[in-house]
Amino acid sequence: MQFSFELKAQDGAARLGVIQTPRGAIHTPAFMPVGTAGTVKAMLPETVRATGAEIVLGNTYHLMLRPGAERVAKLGGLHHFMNWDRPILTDSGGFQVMSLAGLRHLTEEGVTFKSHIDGSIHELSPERSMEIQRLLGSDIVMCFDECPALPASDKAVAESMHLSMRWAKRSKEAFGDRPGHALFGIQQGGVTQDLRAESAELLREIGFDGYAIGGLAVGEGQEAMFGVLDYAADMMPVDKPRYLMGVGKPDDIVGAVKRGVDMMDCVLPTRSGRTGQAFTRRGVVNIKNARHADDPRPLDDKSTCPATTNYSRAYLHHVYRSHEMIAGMLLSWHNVHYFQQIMAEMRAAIAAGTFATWEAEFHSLRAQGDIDPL
RNA sequence: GCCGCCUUAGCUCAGUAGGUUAGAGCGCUAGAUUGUGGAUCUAGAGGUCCCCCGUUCGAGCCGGGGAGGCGGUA
Repeated sequence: MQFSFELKAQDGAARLGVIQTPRGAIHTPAFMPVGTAGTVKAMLPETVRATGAEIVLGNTYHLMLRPGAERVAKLGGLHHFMNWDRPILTDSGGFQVMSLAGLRHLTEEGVTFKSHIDGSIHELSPERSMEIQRLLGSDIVMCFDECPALPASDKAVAESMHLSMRWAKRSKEAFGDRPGHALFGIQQGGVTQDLRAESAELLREIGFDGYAIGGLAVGEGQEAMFGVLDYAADMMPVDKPRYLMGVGKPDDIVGAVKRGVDMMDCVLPTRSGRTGQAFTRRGVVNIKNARHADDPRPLDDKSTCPATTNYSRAYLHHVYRSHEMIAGMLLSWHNVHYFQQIMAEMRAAIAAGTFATWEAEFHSLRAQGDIDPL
């Protein structure tokens, strides 16, 4: 089976679609839990699946350092290794060029990293990134790009974008022809419309199976990000999936879908879960707060997630404060479930042509805030 | 009974030569977290320096007395 994308319906700019891969379908708009190091942290693969997730992320940078791409390949590939037989999208390592700045040496050829684990020197280039993602067995491969930290000067953003576009071309050549596997290009250009347009045009010339919007949610703020999405999504081919990388909070996700984004990923549901923050339809709940200590109510009485319905706020508060591992497990589960629930609701709303109504209710519920303390 | 050591934030403890508003770690109260370092960062609250008397311009610190704790001993 080939990789394909079919647009099923549209409501305003919001799109309903389905991606077909040999490892299963991905219904869009889709939220992809992040499993950087071969695990969606603190969650079992079957639990991730049960929340409704159809695809997870892996990370080139982290897996190349430990346990090593060649080792994963020898052990049967990432799907088998981590017991997730559905699609996997792997990030190229490009983001770590930014997020681990200080550990890098950047040239036209690629990036030299110093491992944060043991200080050993590693090199990443478009060619090596493609090789690693092939060794991992990734279904959706991301181009090796550079993601500049914002704010940055127009000149710096432009130079970085042009480097990423040259790397995109090399990524495409190195990726080759791999039936059933997809390669996504990554648009850069910061918050500058002309640069975004130029980047999109260069990517279209190369030709990809999907188009990502990179370099957002890196400190520019939601207003600026939505401002970019207002034009950036339309710069991409209509008949290919659009992937907004690294986003976001629930309201970021809803705003992105509204503007025509098909796929997103974010560490927030799991990271926040591990650090005591729960996302609910009435906003954020910080389970660390003392007010939950005697509260026998669930995080959200409308949820169908076992992690939410079977445990009280008081229990979650207790296990978090006691540093018990189950705290991160339950809160991550709750959060991933909530994110997937939003996605399912949005897909249904787009299909029904009621996205605007759904969105109004989404914001209205959040505006109420969390339930009052007992 | 006698001898020694100890008593400073909720806990464990620093506190230099007697000198401005007595500090740290943890804990506590909150906040941040967006292509994940199970990471990290930020802010805040919290004090009868065991008590009393004295010396001194000035005492957590020096002197005397007392209380409490720990250990040793008859």
